[in-house]
Amino acid sequence: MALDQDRAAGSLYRKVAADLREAITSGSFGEAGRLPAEGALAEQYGVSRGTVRQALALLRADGLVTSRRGTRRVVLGSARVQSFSELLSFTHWARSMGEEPGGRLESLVRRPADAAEREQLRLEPGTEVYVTLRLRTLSGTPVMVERTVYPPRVGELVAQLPPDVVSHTEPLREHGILFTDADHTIDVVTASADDARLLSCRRGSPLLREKRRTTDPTGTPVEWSQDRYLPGTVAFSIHNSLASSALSRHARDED
Amino acid sequence: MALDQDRAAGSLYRKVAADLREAITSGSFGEAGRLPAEGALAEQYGVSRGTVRQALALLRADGLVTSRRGTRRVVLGSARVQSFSELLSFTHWARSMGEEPGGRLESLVRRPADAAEREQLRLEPGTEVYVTLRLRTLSGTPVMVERTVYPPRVGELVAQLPPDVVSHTEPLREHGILFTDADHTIDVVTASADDARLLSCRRGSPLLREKRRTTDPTGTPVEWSQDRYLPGTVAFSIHNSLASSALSRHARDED
DNA sequence: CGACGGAAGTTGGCTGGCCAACTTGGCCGG
DNA sequence: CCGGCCAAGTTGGCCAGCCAACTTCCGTCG
Repeated sequence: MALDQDRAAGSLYRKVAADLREAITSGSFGEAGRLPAEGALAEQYGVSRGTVRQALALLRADGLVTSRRGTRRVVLGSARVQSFSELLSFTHWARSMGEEPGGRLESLVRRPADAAEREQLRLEPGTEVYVTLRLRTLSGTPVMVERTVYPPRVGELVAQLPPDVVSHTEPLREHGILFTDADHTIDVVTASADDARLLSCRRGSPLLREKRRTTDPTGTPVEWSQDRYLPGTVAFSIHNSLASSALSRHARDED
Repeated sequence: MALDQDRAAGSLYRKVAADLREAITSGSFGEAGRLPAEGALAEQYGVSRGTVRQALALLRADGLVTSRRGTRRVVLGSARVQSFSELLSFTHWARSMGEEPGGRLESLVRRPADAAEREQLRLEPGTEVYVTLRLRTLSGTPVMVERTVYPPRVGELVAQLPPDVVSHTEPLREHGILFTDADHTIDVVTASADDARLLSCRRGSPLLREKRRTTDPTGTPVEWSQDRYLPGTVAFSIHNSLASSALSRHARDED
């Protein structure tokens, strides 16, 4: 079996991984079945065993397969959204669920960074930051309030975007601002007066909060954000194993 | 520089990773400094470049360093708890924070699995499961209610444990029950009457919920659990990058 | 019939080497 | 003085091979 066209960008092992991912998801190896041996896959794809192992490491990190020395790999689950871009971008996430994302800029101010902001964005004292407050909607209904602090270099670009632009990350990428690494913290807070007004809930009612600090490949912080979701609209899901872990966000439907 | 003693179990690349992790955390390369080249590290540790790359992949997944083709790696953050075991075991997590974990078994019943439980634990209709309800404490104060469903093979062992045993996962491991992969879902729920009584909060007050399904290396589910935390006691933190992601749990202190 | 032992199969780990893609910084020319 | 080009340095990716550790299964022996 050959690797057709360009099922995944660039590297060979990504193509192999994509192909295997699809095979697993479509049930080619059975529900809890076993994968072919690494050597067999290597021959099948016409690549070295090392390349196959790189591909399998990706699937392992996504929780699709287990692996244990001595036995063939076992299919664990199937079909997981690609985690990173979906977690980072509200817009991307919403679209992948078939919902129509919306956003309304409530305020955008420019002011000196306070101590906490300087710490998070690694800025010199006196540096000015851009602070946005946005209400995010899913097919018209408000679900989230987003407070984001940008360093000057990024904020200047954000300030020039039209106020009704849906996605922020996409236009930023075109200006050379790359989002590659993020730290997230998830907890519960109570709604402030502003939150309550925007989300149409009672003041003090619980909200699911995600704090996020994003950096580019050089380690420079590009964003510090605090998102507050109405309960029942989202849940965060993570797979982890002794080897690695992967995160995604999804809508709440089941219980 | 040689790799002293047994800083990490088994494999060479883990030892190198552990050593580098410590060096980064102790600030040997500066706050946002750059790491030595892979080749230099390989020579330093007396291993091949491939092994160094395996080690660096671990640090990358933990969000300690970035990497980009063409330039040296950059130190991103520092000091992250080892995610998997800490997320899985309340006991392990509590101890790593210097708190004294406690637990009290409220109830343990054996009954036929319902449809949802059969689905999660992949059981045949009519199979019996063991269901536990435990109150978890941190240095004496209640923080979490844990409802766990075990398949028969595991439940039989759990039922034989003394009711005041602190850790469940440790004795299970000694009986050959291995926890290697887990899927987590995090959201917000309101406290039931039971929750409220055990956690000394009002009924209907918000709780941070973590649902968890754990499997062993063969893909067999060994546990399905639902933990409900009092707000302000924990937060979940995740690092993710274009390459991979890592998860941990930590106490809430800052804001 | 059951327990034990060994062989075959499989993954984990490590080496050494090679080339491509990319970044950075310095040199040189306009 | 600025801009572009070029070379060195660095990471990404791939290959071929080797051995160790572990699991599974089958055949043999008691």
